Amino acid sequence: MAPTGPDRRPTLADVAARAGVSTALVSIVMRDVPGASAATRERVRRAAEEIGYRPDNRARLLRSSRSRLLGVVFGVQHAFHGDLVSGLYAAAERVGYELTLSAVTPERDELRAVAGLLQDRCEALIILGPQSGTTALADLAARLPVVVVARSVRSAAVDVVRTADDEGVQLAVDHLVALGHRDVVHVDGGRAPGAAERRRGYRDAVRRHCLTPRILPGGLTEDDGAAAARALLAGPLPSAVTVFNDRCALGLLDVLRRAGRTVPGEVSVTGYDDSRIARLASVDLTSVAQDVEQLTTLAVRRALDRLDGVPVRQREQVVPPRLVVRSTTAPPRRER
Amino acid sequence: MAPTGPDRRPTLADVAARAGVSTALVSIVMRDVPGASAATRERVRRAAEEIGYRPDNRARLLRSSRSRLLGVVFGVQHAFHGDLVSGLYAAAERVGYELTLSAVTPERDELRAVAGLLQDRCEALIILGPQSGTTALADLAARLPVVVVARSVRSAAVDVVRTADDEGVQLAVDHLVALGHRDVVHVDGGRAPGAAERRRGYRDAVRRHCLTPRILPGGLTEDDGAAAARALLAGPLPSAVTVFNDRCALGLLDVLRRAGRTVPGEVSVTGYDDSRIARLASVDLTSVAQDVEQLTTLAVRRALDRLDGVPVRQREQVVPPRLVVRSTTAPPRRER
DNA sequence: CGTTCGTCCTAGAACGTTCTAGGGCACATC
DNA sequence: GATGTGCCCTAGAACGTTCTAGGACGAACG
Repeated sequence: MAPTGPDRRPTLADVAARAGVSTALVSIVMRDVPGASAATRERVRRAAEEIGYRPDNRARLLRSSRSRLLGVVFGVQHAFHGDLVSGLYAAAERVGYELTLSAVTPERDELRAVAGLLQDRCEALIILGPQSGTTALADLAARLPVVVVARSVRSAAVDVVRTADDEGVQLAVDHLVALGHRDVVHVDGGRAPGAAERRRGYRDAVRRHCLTPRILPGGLTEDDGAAAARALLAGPLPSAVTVFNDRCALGLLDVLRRAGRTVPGEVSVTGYDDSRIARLASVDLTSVAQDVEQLTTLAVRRALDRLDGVPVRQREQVVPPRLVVRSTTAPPRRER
Repeated sequence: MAPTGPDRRPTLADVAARAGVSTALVSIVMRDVPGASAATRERVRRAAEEIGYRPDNRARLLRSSRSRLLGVVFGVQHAFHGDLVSGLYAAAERVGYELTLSAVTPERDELRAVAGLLQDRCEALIILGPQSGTTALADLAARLPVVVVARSVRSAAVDVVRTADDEGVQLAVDHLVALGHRDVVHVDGGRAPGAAERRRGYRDAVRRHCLTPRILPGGLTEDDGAAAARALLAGPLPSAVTVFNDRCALGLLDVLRRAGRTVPGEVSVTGYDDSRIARLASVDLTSVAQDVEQLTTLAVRRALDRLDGVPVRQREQVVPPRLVVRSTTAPPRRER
């Protein structure tokens, strides 16, 4: 048993004592910066290994003015946020940054999540599809750089990285029209992030093709989609539907099929997000893919640019979406 | 612009200077511990408020020996992990602890996730459904208390909090048999955490009812379920199927219905997890619910008990599951 | 009047790192 | 032989907290 305590975590000083050098030198070796001979480096490494030394992030961050730490706020429910978090980890690692996560849960709101991160010395915040109002985000941005992902924010203070959601739905509509559809309905996402853009994209595309827009209330869950499907079944069926997101599309598909309607036979359906569920062989939903790789890379880069004081040209970076055609869309039936 | 820098984050010293007291006193006020008069308390609070002071977690944790921090490793893809994380936040808060999250992603394995947490001075680790081997977990447990949730581990070193997965499937089988089913097939989860227990529960229950067990390979994704369904369709359909989890059940349901088989008309189906998707009106899947509240509460409590050196009676805590009957199970058709 | 005891407060030392200055020392250069 | 000039290395001061010892002051007690 060590004289200082039963299971005290080993420190730089312990390693230094064992290797017979100063703590500063150990620090140099551990950080892999120049200033130590190969022989000593080896010796220090071995000593550290032997006593199971792990650098203490807290102390490290406390000392160095830059923490190289990015705070990420994400929704624990959102499957798409999971994808984004994955991408962010990779992007952050590439530039030598770490991530601290803070989850938004049904009981833990965004404010709490952000407050947690603020105490952790993050240099910047990346917030995924925030629900907070513009003013709250702007206030936050006065403290530290804030990058919002997958939602647009009307504030000069925060940076935004998002998909061109209007284009996404336009792609879907164009695809459907090219297949021969003339009667395309949109199921809306209400006040969800991105819903307004997608709605606009739908309207523009439909008008461009000289068709009449028709928008049904929807939402972001399967239940919302199911409700929309029931509304749809009440009248004459359109030949195609663009749905706010995949989950909603899934609910809609399910109700349509249970009502005996075939997809894509009687109705073509498109989703949005290209989520794992859309890719499943059994679902195989035509969907609009967001470029996670690019969204996350841009978000991290923008945060760093702000930190480095690089002049930023455009506050909002918009990434083009991509249509992934699968088996829920086909030419309309030759009838009527 | 302040003399010390353009946007330095305010510290205890800044608050102290403004309120005309010592830093120690400010610390006392901020922590809400006795040792300051009401008047000064008020004055310090106001000063802190005015300059927008936020305590620095890093420094705070560095100084105090106990960090009151629990590390949580979770899978960013797993919907159920999301539920558990929510519960953990709540449970930790109740006992005055904070959580630091570390995600496992396709590119970031468990080892990396754990390493990140170890540097963060967590007092204990809570690992959700780990894929790591027993020895790796045991090694880890030599460093600090490790609580594994939702998977059983054959090691005396780590604590386990899990659902009685065998009982869960037994509940499902009993329910089906009570409805009149005599031909119940199980779709397996392979090597996924919990799969072995569920398989065993199925076998036991079926034998108890003097029926013949039949187990089909499955997995944890919708695609696995779809494959199992196709295998099922190749021969005479059983009257009921218990599936490893909800996602797999979903894939199975989809393929069955597309093949024109009605559920629960021709086949009854049960899932496992009672995930959000199972609860959807359009899916409405009979499923086995895990008691998230209790799982997370027990996990946090156990971590704390270990830290406090409370003698622990049973290393493994098993929480009973609950069957949620919905519309995918019904009596078998009166034919044959 | 001297002691004892609270209450409120402060000085200064931790905590485990990194960073800034600089100290030796060998080797090359004048 | 003096002077640079590298390269290794170290002492000691940060970083922003919390914690340990008290100090000052008034009130209560002998």
